[in-house]
Amino acid sequence: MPKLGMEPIRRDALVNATIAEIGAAGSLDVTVSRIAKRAGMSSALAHHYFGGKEQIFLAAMRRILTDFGAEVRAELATAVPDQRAAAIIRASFAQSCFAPEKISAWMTFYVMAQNNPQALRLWRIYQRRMRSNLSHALRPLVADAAADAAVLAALIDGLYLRSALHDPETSQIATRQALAVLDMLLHAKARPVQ
Amino acid sequence: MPKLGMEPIRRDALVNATIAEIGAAGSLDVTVSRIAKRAGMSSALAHHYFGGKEQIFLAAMRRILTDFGAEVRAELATAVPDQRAAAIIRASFAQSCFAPEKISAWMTFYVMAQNNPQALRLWRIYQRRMRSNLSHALRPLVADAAADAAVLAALIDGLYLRSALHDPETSQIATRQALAVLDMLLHAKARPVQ
Amino acid sequence: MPKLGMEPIRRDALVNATIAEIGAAGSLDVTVSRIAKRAGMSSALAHHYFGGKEQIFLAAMRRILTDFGAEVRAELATAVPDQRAAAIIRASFAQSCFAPEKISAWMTFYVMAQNNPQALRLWRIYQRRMRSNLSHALRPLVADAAADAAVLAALIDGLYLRSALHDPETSQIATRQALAVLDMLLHAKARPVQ
Amino acid sequence: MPKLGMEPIRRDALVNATIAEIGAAGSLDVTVSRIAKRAGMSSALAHHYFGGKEQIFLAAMRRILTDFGAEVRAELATAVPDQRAAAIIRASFAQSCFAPEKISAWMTFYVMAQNNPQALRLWRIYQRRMRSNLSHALRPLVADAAADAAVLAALIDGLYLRSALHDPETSQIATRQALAVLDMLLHAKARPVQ
DNA sequence: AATGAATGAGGATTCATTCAT
DNA sequence: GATGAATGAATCCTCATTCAT
Repeated sequence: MPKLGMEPIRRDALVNATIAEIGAAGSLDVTVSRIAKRAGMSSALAHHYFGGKEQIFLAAMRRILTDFGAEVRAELATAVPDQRAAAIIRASFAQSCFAPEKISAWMTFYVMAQNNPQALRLWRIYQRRMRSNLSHALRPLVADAAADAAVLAALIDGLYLRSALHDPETSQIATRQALAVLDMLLHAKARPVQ
Repeated sequence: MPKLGMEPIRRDALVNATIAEIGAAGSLDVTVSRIAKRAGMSSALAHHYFGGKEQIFLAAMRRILTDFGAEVRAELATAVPDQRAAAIIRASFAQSCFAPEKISAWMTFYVMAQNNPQALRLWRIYQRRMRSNLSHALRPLVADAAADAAVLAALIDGLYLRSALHDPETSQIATRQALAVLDMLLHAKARPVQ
Repeated sequence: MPKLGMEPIRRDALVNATIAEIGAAGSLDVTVSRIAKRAGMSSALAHHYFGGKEQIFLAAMRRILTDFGAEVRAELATAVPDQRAAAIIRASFAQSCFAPEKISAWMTFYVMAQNNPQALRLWRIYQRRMRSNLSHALRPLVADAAADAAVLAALIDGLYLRSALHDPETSQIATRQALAVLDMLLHAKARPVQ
Repeated sequence: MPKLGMEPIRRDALVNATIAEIGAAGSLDVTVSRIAKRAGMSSALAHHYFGGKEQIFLAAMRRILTDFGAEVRAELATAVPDQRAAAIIRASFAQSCFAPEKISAWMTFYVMAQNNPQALRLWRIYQRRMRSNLSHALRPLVADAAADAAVLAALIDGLYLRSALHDPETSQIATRQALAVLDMLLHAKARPVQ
């Protein structure tokens, strides 16, 4: 039997290794060689599969985003209708999001998005999905769901940033803060948002 | 006696050049040589005055933070007491903050803070000042000024991040969104924040 | 499958080139680039195989020491028992030892041994072997072979130093001087050495 | 009063600082700036007085040699005639010779002498003086004073080298070994040296 | 006399990437 | 599919040295 279907396995190993190495290094200052070695292959093969370092990192980021999306969907699946927005917030500040490698990846991602169109596109997709999820969740409960979703999404990002730079413990505080604002939005009668 | 007092002039030129080059490159992927050349001197002199690339960037970031602090103070000076929080928000989303070089610098700064203690310290100082300013402004108006300040500060960062990655035009929207949340905080009667 | 087994070939070429370049320059003030170029490869490859300049030099010194050891063994193999010490002396002042590159390498080696633990270890190994060889050779002939070996070893180093700084011609004189002291040691009846 | 006669003072300070820095660094890898700073002046002034780094080091070496010469003369002055050679040996292994900065300076000196004519000349002067002193001391006591002086001088250098690379404690052993060889030379009846 | 200012030149090292096998 | 081999290009940093004042 020839080695069939090695490609997906290799790509997978590379993505995992990338995330792990970013975590270990605290930034994208990781050599392709290290990543490849951790993934158990030569750096040449890594290039063969991905074409270049940026593509490897992008694939890793795609995975992080996908995983996060799955977590959100899982939370959403079990949430009662009027707790759906809260569920999204909880997922956003879950421990898994504050793993050092995730934090470093996110920061790197933001920098990259300044220059790399693919990274920017990826970020926009994440944004849209986030807003869409929140919008859906808020639709039955508030007057202008889209506007409130935008605010909450931004707040989540901002709180994440802070929690990431302080110690991860503060993620619980961040959760409470975001939930409080959510609560406020839900009970505000008339708001001049946007 | 030799030529005297060049140091502050050179440091200044270097800081300016650094910010400009970061803007042009979109990241910290700028050589010390380029920065020095733009500042009209040799890279050796740049090293002489700052000791290394990171120190140069840190000095640039310090300048950005200082300038921002001055803008905030200026806005604060002319604001009527119960508009002080709004003034801070407006300063945060002023056009000057969305200059491409500022955005790139901020993103780089966040990445750097993951690993560089000096950068982290600098960021914490910025944070504290921001929160302190907001807290002062809110003290007479709300029950728990510290908590609301934390939320607003995070929201500002989050909105900035988004605006930065969308086109800067959205800064106006960001301003309105932040002001709306501020308004809400001011009129909320009882909130379970924190 | 890739080209294989280049490593030993490259390392070898690099070691040869290092010795040659040191000879040409008269000291270790040789760039890795020059060495690599002489060895027919890029400096990057040199670093790849050795890790750094010091390691390259250490490898070169190891080779010099190994070659010298081989010469000593060869002389020893053909010497009649009571001429073994003389054989070692002759090997020590052989023309091959006074090649300019060898001399420069030795001098550099001594300096390096002041600071570099690996170099110091290497030197100690050389020392021990030298003394051990002399000791063995003298054992049947003198009362305190170890002491006399130490004296002879030091004398050899000292005479080498001088010959190296005068012109290499003096190596013959050095040989005679060392043999004379050897002779004296062999005929001394009672000595208060050590 | 203008600053009169600063030159000798400055030169002196520089020479002291050079020796001290070499000791601290373990080699000649010392910047002129550091030396100058330790001597309490600018590096520009150091260049002004000496012309360049090599000259500074040469001056330092000259001082080391001069000091050593003085020590030898002092020992010689108090020694009874037939102990003069022993006195020279003792001076050569005095503690002052094994100060780390002296050792490092000597090693560096040997390397330098490979390429630098001035250094070589200086070394030759040291050699000649050493041999001359020993020769004088041995003249009344042995048949071929010049030959024995050469052997002793070489032995001293060789033993110094070893002691320097082992710990300085061994200087006492070195002294005894050299004295033993001296003793042997003094009592040997017929020797075929040279 | 003395120095801050300034630099040219260089040098070790790193790494993404390519290629022959 | 897979990799050891190989490198070009870049970058930070260092330092002896010069010069205007």
